[in-house]
Amino acid sequence: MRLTHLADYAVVMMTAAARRGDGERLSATELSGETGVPLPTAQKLMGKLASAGLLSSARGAAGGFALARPARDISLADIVEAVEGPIALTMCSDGVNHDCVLDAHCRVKPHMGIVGDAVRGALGAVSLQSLTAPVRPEPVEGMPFPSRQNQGQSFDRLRPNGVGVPS
Amino acid sequence: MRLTHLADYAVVMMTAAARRGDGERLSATELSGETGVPLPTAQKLMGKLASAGLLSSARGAAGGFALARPARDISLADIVEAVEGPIALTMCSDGVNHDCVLDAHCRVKPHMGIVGDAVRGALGAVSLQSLTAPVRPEPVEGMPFPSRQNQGQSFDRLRPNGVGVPS
DNA sequence: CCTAAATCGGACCCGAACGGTCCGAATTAG
DNA sequence: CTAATTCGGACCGTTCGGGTCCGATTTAGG
Repeated sequence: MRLTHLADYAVVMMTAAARRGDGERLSATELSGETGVPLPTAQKLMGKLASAGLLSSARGAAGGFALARPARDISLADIVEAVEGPIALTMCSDGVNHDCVLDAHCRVKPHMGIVGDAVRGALGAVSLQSLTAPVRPEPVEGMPFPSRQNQGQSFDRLRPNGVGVPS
Repeated sequence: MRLTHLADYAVVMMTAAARRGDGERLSATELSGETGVPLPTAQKLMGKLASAGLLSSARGAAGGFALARPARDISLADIVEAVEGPIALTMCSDGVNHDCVLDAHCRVKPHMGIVGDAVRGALGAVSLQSLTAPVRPEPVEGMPFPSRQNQGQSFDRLRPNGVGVPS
């Protein structure tokens, strides 16, 4: 339940790009030097992001990349799905790859679709705009950084309704 | 952004166990035959779940496993964390493994903690009790199975506040 | 009390996908 | 027209997940 390194790098790079001007065009080399992501990996990632429609690429001597949309209209879910495919908890519910061993008597599949939508909503609710903010003064609402390193405790009723992601 | 096969298997097996009686004790072999999970994998998973405190193990001839708590007090987050470690989107924010390459000038790290809490809340809001329900008559509320196979579209403002997971 | 069956628990091995690197093709400034 | 700088795709190594096996432990039955 954690996103891959590539997705993490993509988020960092997109954030760095969003911190620049809106239509400003900047190269993969520049972003690599600024974020610390290895250059070839950065190129690969920006290629994927461009083919996904999040970045507009321009080739040539003074080419480079730029955000295809305003930072407010790009969400974390967009970036994650662009890099590591559709967000579906189980491969039973992603449209392809119907080679699940359980298959026949699996009474959980329909519920997984709902949970996947919930996670996607949680990631879709946070935009690049909110990520560019340098630091958040008040955490969220009396819940600074809860529940780390408890390996198997209960999280039930942690948040009865909704998750409370900042807009 | 998808959980591993082991976590998926664990959810299926826990659901199958919850569909039985509360204190009923049942062996790994039985659960394997019922769910379709390979037996050795089932043993391994149940061992992990037992050491995490979700199952109570009893060795011996008539031994087996049983739910350590009522199905209502076990959430998806519990199972996932028991199998594949703490739920943290980036390894920057899981307490250990501080070997991130970006490290120094990473302005995204604090936000990731919040997003991780959001995902954890989404998974913690759904309990085993709700997964044992055979089928849900009405999907959620006018949102049956939205947004599949759109590779890079916008998910912004998908759900303005909260995610709407059934209790 | 002893035997035997069935179980849990840990150690080993294989495979696939992620992650990283490289080089070629295309395009535009000079 | 030349050349510099860039994007785009193809290749390979490595780590982690996934599967299998065998030994240690415990309890029911004789």
